Amino acid sequence: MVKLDDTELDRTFAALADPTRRALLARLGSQDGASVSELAEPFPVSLPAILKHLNVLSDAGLITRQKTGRTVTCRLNAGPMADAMAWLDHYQQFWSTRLDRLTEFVENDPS
Amino acid sequence: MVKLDDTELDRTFAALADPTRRALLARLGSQDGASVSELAEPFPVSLPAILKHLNVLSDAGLITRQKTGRTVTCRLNAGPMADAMAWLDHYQQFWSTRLDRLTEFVENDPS
DNA sequence: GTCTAACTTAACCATGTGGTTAAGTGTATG
DNA sequence: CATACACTTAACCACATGGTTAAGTTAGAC
Repeated sequence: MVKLDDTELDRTFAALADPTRRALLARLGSQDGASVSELAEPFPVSLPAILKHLNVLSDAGLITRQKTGRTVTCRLNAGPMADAMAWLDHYQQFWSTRLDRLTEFVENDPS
Repeated sequence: MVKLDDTELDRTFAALADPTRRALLARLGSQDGASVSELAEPFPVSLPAILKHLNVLSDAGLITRQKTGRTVTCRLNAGPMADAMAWLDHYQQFWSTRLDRLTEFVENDPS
């Protein structure tokens, strides 16, 4: 939410541009912490392929990896998404006034 | 805002992953309609390079192009951004400090 | 008709991406 | 200690991306 370095936005959007990576993030959103092999299991691709995706997500700062013993636990780090969302937010005026009440709620929230 | 076709999200996020393209969108956000050469002028790259970027933006549905005479007017079409934002919205709980009241709002929402 | 401006397409190049298989590095476990 | 497990790295491949220069359309201007 802090440094709006452009290359960071680049990496964030690029990381989100792949369905496998979005699925990985979704998994980490619904389950707090998962091992690499656990994450890879549902996908029909090799483990190294998933590793590469995880590296992209790490480089974008969207996940963190913590090694304990021989297993590595991945966790969601949604911070960069907030920056992406903030960027998109500037264009909300262009997709017609009514947005879902959820966003409205957040933005009108006085705290 | 309707069809959450994954390949569409792919293209949207991919299109947003380039600073030149985000700058083009920013320009079209502050100025309603601009010709191709007008858009290309501020950038230190060749016109065909900008053309390619505009094609990516068109393919992602983020701009429309309308030919009048020999000039082509580009206009912002923010619709796909709304989809991207909706996707990101699911993760707001992971960075929002207002997590509790937000989830509360969603869960108690009678609709 | 000719010229020129506005845009597009073509051909090429370097680099990045998403996948593979095979080999390497640690860390439990028997 | 040997072996297997969890993850990583290496080497390779096909294809996409972002850039270039050069050539091709098409529509006004002279």
